[in-house]
Amino acid sequence: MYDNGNGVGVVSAALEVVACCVPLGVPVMTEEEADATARLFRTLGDPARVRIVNILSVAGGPVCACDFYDSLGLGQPTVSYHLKKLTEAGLLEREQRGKWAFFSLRSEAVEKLAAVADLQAGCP
Amino acid sequence: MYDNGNGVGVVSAALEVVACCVPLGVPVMTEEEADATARLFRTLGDPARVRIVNILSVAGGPVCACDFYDSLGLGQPTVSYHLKKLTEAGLLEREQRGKWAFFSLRSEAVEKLAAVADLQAGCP
DNA sequence: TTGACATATTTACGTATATCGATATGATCG
DNA sequence: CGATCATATCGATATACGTAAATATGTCAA
Repeated sequence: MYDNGNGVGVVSAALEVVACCVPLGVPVMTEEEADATARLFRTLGDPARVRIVNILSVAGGPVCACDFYDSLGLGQPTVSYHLKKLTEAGLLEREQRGKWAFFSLRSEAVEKLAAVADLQAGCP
Repeated sequence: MYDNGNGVGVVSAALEVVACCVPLGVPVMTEEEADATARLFRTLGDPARVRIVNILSVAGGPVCACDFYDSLGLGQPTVSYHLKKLTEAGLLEREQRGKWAFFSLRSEAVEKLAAVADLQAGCP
């Protein structure tokens, strides 16, 4: 595996969480899938992270980490902590621009999240 | 407010969580909405509760509390605890049948969950 | 390379949560 | 009513989590 510059670590983390979880209505769910699915939901189970995702969604593109301090009313280390959680879960993508870090929603993760939460998917 | 026999307590709890949360992509999100939305996700942020929802989804109807002990590999008090969490969040409906308690997914909650997790809702 | 600035990590701490054993509540049947 | 069975609650405990202060890492400009 080579480094394509888009962050190998981030991609492998995504494989561990977002990629491993399954729709809630899946016919048969393994223990590992239940764990991964729960981890995805737990990642979104904090008001600060919900707001981060909302802000990124509304922005429609990359947002600087520094822009979250005021909007969230949280300190820099705390925001960094939440951004890392979201990124590790595979929901966010990190991009270095000069000395600033920009974050954006990963479209694959967005699609997966909707699929995971859709309980009526396979219903008649 | 009168008791229609479907459990007033459950309905008011639903109003407090499922009903109060908003889609992640909503243009403007209040602090209370972020809290409620995070609480909904946190409710699904446990493997046992994910499996309960999955089992109920596959079953397609009410399931007895006692049927979860073996499938989850958890003790009766713990299962009762998780069922209460899900019910309080407005995701489940409790129904007394003789001395047994049956639980089922609330269709409104199922729809709301899908809407909340759908980030592409208002996108072009 | 050094200084300045942005972000990440470490450390510490209080709170929330999941689990279990023991017990209480509630429902049915004799 | 009293016995029995199912579920809920309580008490205790161990772990996970969110937050901030202090510090480290990393990036650019001069």
